[in-house]
Order: sequence, then structure tokens, then C-alpha cells
Amino acid sequence: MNKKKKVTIEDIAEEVGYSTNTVSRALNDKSEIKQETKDLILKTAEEMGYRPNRVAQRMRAQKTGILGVVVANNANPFFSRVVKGIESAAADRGYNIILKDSDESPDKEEEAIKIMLSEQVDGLLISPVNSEKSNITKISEDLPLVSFARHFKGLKIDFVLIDDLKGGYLATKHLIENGYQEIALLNGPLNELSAQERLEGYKKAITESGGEPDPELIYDGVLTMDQGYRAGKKILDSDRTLDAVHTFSDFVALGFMKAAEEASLKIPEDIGIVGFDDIPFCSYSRVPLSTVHVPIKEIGEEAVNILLDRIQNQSKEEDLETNQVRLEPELVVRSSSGAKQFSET
Amino acid sequence: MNKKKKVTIEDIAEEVGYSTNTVSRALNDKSEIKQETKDLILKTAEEMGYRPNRVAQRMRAQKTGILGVVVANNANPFFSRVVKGIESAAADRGYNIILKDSDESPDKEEEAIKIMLSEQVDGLLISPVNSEKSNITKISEDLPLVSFARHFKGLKIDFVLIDDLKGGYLATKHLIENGYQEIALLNGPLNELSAQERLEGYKKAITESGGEPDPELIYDGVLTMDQGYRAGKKILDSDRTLDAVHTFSDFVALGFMKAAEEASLKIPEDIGIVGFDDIPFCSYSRVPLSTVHVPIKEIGEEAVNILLDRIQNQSKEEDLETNQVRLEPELVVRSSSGAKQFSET
DNA sequence: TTGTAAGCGTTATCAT
DNA sequence: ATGATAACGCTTACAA
Repeated sequence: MNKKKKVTIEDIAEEVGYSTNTVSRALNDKSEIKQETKDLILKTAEEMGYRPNRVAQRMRAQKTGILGVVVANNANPFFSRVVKGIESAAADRGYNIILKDSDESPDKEEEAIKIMLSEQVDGLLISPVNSEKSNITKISEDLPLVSFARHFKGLKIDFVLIDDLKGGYLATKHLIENGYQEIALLNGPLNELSAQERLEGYKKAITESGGEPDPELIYDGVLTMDQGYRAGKKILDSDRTLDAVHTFSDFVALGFMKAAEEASLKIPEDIGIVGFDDIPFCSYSRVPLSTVHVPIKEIGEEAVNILLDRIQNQSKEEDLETNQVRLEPELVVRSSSGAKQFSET
Repeated sequence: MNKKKKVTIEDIAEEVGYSTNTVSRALNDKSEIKQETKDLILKTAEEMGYRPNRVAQRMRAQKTGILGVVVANNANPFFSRVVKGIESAAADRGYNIILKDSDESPDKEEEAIKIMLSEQVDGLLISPVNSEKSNITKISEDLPLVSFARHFKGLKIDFVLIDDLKGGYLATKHLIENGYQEIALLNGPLNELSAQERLEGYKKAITESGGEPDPELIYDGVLTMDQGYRAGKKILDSDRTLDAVHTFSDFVALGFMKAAEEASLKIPEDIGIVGFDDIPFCSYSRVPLSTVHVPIKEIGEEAVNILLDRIQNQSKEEDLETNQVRLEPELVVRSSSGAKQFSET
């Protein structure tokens, strides 16, 4: 029993005594064909275990039905859920996805994009590592491209992301309203636009309340749980006082929370914490984490929709305006914030 | 500026005045070619922005360089990290992956497999939803196939998974040794072999200690955080006494933990909890979660290695033995277990 | 209603 | 060292 069994349209043709053409017509349910022959062919194909060869179909169609997905880090639950949303939305519309993980590395990202190009993907979905990518414009001229969760700074490229400014604003304002006064920001890497906007939101909330942002309370490049933990250790160990923190992600918040507890700080009495993303674990952390909820699934779905629209309108006059969507974040108050006003007014 | 710019080997041939053949040779760095022409061709290709068309290459090579990955649920951090491991290991060896999420649905899984077949993937990696899949043997005759994290019951199909029996045993034994006496098992769906083995390990530990497994303490089909929470509610609300629980996943444990705290139970004094998987959040839950650590990354890597070995040896006499690997789990004691002996002896 | 033949982009074989 | 040609499996004009 050898492993070579790939049944082709020709094998079927031979079997039933019709031409490959007729077989193809039957398989694709074309009109001009006798019901009888069609039935026979379909039955035979089934029996022989025929599966259409997508590679060959592609070769003809000059379309692959594949969407390339370059994710920054699939080990991050936020991204893995977006990916799931993408896969599901794509599948609903008959597309498959090729997944590459850039692992937050610009080099791997570039390599991944090249591969996607070679793969002839019909479109590309990407959560860029670096928002200042000069050559991406060129690529997007040839290939429908939508960035998700992050985007390219100042470029006319479709994206779906969270209104980060609003997110940062909401979180900070919430902390202020609850009496916290020295609010730190553990921001992400500033080369990411989302981090830049988060910072703006943070500043806006503080300024609006009559305060003034204190540069010493602003940290950037804190991305992982571990980094959050270590940053927490360092900050809480220094003589810099603070009574609240807003972080770039729930991960970071969780890490910080651990550091805070190790420093014997009470949450939320001594220190308020507000994260970002609303991953499922927020309700299950040591102290349930207040955070900014983000419609993760929708990010993937929207991104796929926009991309497929663009793919399907590719042939028309290309006057499609750039489609830049910002989904609304929402504050979710749990226990890690909001008690300051009672304990200290 | 139209979006049609796909440069082919023929375009290059025309440009440099050589045949497509020569261009191909230059591109593939074949020996029989003048250095001079090669340089010219390479330079021209670069300038024209040529990218090899993988679809066409595949058509010729009758190999795709693609591995199909059917994951049970990419929103589950355990799986998403395995997927990351797979993608990374595959990329290292020059393979791309097509990802499909079966969403724990047998129907979607079947559909996904069909698609992979059509995609002509060189091999298939799958975490099966249902371990009793009769037609998978047929498929594995045509297509190199390795299951990961889960496997097909009694079939001669390669797999990489955790020694679940040992995992269940380790966790239960640990609880027993720490003085817990009524240990419940919140098991996964019993149609999964891993759940069956987990149960065996649980029973083995109890029997070994001179006890007898109590069917009333064994629950199955508890898979998600939410289900863990609701199961916890129900169990703790009943008059059935218990002082410890071992769960099918950390998720379930986290859900159960929440229910336990809502029932004002002290962890680990009143109730001990041991999860499974060791997802990164274990250290960050309300009470740091004891669990059974699983070498996640290695699962993906091993699976890819085995699969590629099989792919590369496909042509040889197919006397390769089935390669069934069980990676060793390891007990990780945190705070949610192990104090019973002190508080109650 | 069915068959013939061309072509998608690439590479391998066989000439030259 | 280079070129012509065939072939991979499929779909689609065009013929019959």
C-alpha cells in the first residue's frame, strides 16, 4: 500500500470514459451537462476519494483564496484571539490563512512579508512590529493590506484598531475620579503608535483635571508580564511615590500587581491598577483587575471584511478611500481601582 | 498605477534577453551558468521586484512546503503557544503553515481536514477533537500526519503528547501527601484519551495510598474557565464534602478557585487546588496555582520534527515505526495546595 | 451535451 | 553555457 493516491480529474475521466473537461464541469456544477453523466461523475469522484487540487486551481485562477496573517506574537492571548477571529471570519467567506509569527522582530516580519508575497496570498493582514515601515507603502500598492491592532504611522493604509487615545484617557480619568493623584503610566514601546496615543490619552485626562503630567511617572517599553513585574519592583523600590498605575496591557498590570503585593501594598487602597485589553484572566487575578475592554473578536472580523472588500474591488477604478476603523474601548471597573477615594479621600 | 505588477521569470528573461530557463538557473543558483549572466539576471530580478511564484513552484514540484495545522482552539493559551511552537519550528525548516481552528467541533474539524487535503499540504498536524475518528487512518495512509496534545485512540498514528496518566497521578499524589482526603477530579470530556488517562492517574494515586476512588467525586466534561466556575458553584453548594480538587486545565482551576472564594473557602486551608498545563497566569491568580507543568513549546517542536522526518522518508520503504512520544509533565507547587497538613494534619 | 486544446509560472530533461 | 520543450492539474474558450 503506497502513499501515492492523489486522484486527479484525469483519473476520474478515464474511469467514467468522459473527457477531463466534462468531469470538471460536473464537479463545478456547470449548467451544460446531462444530469445523468453529472451524477455518475460525482459518484465516481466520491468513490475514488477525489479532492480538488487547490494548487492547480490557483495556478489557473491566478487567485489563491489565501490570506496572509503576520501576527506579532501568537503566544499573547490578545493576539491569539484576534487570530482566531480572523481565521473564523476568513473561513466563513471561503478563505484560508497562512500564519506567520514575527515574534516582535522586524527582521522576522520582513521575512514573513516576503514569504506571503511569494505565496501569492490574495491579501495581507498584519499587526506590525514597527509602525514606521517605509517600504510597506510599496507593498500595499501591489497587495491589498490591512493592519490590525496596530498600524503604520501616517500612511494611507487600511487598519482596524482600538481607539487607544480614548482607552488611555478613560483609564486615567477613572483613576483620577477615584482620588488617585500620582498616576504612573507603564506604556508600551513608543515606536508603536498605539503607545503614543495611549500616552496622549493619559496626558489629556491629567491635564483636563487641572493636573500636569509628570515625566518621571511615565515609563515606556514595558510589554510583558515579566517586564511589568520587574518594572513594578524597580519603581516601588525607588523613592518615587505613586498611588496608581495604568498599564499598556493586562499582562503588564498582572506583573505589576505581583510586585505591588510583594511590596505589601494593598490594592486598591494603597495603589490602584488599571490594565488594558480585558483578557479573560482579569477576573481571576489576585485582585480582579480593572481594565479597558477591547472588542477583540471584532478586530479580526472587521479586518477581514475590509480586506476582502478591497480584494473584491481590486479590479475596479481604485478610488476606494482608505478604510481606517477605530473600535471603541470600554472601561471595566473591577476591584483593582476605585477605592482610593474612600480610604484617603 | 495599477495593482498588477506580478513579475514573472519570463518578464526577466525578456528584459535580459535570455531564456526563462537560464533565468531559472540563475535564480536557483545552479552550477552550469556563467557568473556574468547570473549576476546580471540576479540584479535585474531584484530591480524588477521579482518574487518567485510559490504556487507555480508547487505545481511543478508536487510538494507545497506547507504544513496543515488543525488546532482545537487557538483562543486557549495552551494551544496558541503550541501553535507558536509549531510555526516557529516549521519556519526554521523552511515550511509554512496553514492554520484552521476546529473550535472543538467535529464537523469543523472534518471540514478543516478536507481543506488541508485540497491544499495539498505536505503533512498534517492536528489536535483532534474526538479521539475516536475512524476515517483518520485512511487519511494518514495518504498524508503524513502527527497529532499533538491529543491523540487517536488505539490507532497507529504518530503523536506527541503529555504523559497524562503521570500528570494526573502526580497531582493527586501531591494532594494526598499534603493531607487532603476527599479529592475531586474535574476532568475533561471522556471521549478524549487524555481525560481517560488523567482519570487513570488519579485513581492510581488514590489506590496506591490505600484509598478508594469515589465516583461521586469524579466529574467530566469540564473544560473552560466558566465551566470550572459553574461546576465549582454547584459542587460546593451541594452537601457533598470535599477538601481538594484536581482539574483538567489551569483554566478550570481558575474558575473553580473563584467559586471557592465566593463560598468563603480558604485556599489552600479549606480546599486544595491543583491545575494542569502551567499557563503563565498561574503565578498571577488570586492564589498562585499549583499545577502540572507541561513543556508546551517542545510539543510543537517535537511534532514538527516527527512530521518532517516522515515527510522526508515518505519515498523510502515505509517501514518507519509509529513515533509516539509522551513528554514528561512536572509538578509545580505554588500556594493553592499543600497547606492542608498544617491546618488540619 | 461533450471534446480539444491552450495556458497559468516554474523547473527538469534533453538538445545544441 | 544556453535554449526549446514538456509537464504539474485544472478551467475555459472554442469546436464539434
